[in-house]
Amino acid sequence: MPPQTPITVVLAHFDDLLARGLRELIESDPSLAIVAADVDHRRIPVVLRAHRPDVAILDVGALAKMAEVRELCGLHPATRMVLLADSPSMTECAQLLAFGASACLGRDTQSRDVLHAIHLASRGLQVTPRGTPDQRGGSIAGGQLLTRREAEVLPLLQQGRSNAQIALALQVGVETVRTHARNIYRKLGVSSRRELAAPPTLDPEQRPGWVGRSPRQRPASLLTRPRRGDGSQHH
Amino acid sequence: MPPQTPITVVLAHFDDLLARGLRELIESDPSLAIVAADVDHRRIPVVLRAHRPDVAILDVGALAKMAEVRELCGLHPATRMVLLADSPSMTECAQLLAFGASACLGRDTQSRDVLHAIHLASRGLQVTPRGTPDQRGGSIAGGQLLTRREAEVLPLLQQGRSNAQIALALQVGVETVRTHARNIYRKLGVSSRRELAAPPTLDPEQRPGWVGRSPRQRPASLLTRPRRGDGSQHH
DNA sequence: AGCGAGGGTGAGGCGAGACTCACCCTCGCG
DNA sequence: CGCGAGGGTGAGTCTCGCCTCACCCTCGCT
Repeated sequence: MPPQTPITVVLAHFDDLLARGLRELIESDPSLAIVAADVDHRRIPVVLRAHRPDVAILDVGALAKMAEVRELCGLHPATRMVLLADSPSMTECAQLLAFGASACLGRDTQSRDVLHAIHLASRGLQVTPRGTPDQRGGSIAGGQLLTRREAEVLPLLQQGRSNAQIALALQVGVETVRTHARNIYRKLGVSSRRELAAPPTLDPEQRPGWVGRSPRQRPASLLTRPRRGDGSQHH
Repeated sequence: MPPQTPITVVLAHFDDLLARGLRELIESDPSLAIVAADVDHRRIPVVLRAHRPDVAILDVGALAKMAEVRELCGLHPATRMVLLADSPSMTECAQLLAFGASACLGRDTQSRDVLHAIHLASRGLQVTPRGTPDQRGGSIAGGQLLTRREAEVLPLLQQGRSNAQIALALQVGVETVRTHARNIYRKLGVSSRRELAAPPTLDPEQRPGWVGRSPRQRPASLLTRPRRGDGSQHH
């Protein structure tokens, strides 16, 4: 038994060469212990349930829809999710973190930075890559990616703004906002602004506080609805 | 000294995680010997000249223009070039092989297949990935990629067909063919149909046969010009 | 019953890129 | 000199995606 209990890691399936590098990298750190490797994406839920690892390293490209991250994080609040994407954009990373992920790294990340990210993630900190100019919404899973306008609407939806508020802010009609919102929901695999932010956390005996109680009691920052007069100061 | 002289390999610079996997993979094969690794793309010519390796593994994404492969193959006919691309299309692979490369593999290639490809390449054989539907000409270096129509024109240019012949074959005007040809030349970094096929091979004391002799003696399949009445049967 | 959110469909404008062709030039070759 | 190849520019047409808006419906809440 090692001096300190090592950080347990589950490694999803990656391209063979990349997986080789990842495995060898993680094995080179004695404080990390791989409990499962090359896990097929469909078996991820099973493996997480069986091993309850501290950290899971997942492939964004294998996700059918982005919201899968949200489900996984909700079902396994004790496991920190480290996501590897091809060349993630800022909105993509931001959304994945909003869905509950702990880190979102590109495939071009230096290997030592990957190790650091795993350690930070295991302690609950979040890691994002250095700012990508965000050329096109996101190179995201499922082939779908957000357009420029949708990337503008997304954060406003996350903040719980009403369609009318967003329409005002962007100087377009409410119908246009509703169209953008529909497309965003479809592309990300959710069906409401609420699902854009916090994971549901179906396990009541995890995570502190408000969870599982009356839903109208949540911290205002994650809000279900602004309840009149919130961020903007229209008195 | 090993029982058989090992195959010497030069490894270009790759993303850290991928490079780790590649290096570890090649080192696991006792018949392969890495003589240089993580070589910056600009230093490739120098390193090839210094070590004259049997095989060089290069990153297609690092190429400024596709025709660089042609120059390298011409300057180093004794070194077999194995190219790693992100997800190469068929026309892309075909063109790289036409430029003199020995193998064109995707980043998702199984590691054992990479080893096999290195061995085959070292003995002069060519390797291409299994057929990709070729959705959009090529995910090629330099950001430029061929359009569907250009991908149709390219093989005809390689065969040395005249603009008029190509126009006839594609049922368009000669001016259109000339436009496509211009764009192809620009995108691939060459300036004539001749440069689309065989590398120049500036080293006269390499490669079997016709090399360095009177250029009109080459095997007709690689031809410099069709010399009237070649592939097509216009009597 | 009214209101906001969400889902489906479609229509018009607009810009980007692909495709086509045209006209201009130079160069090398027979 | 004519001819083909190559290089530059521009101009039409077409398609496609994005953006915008509109109208239809259901559902849940007050």
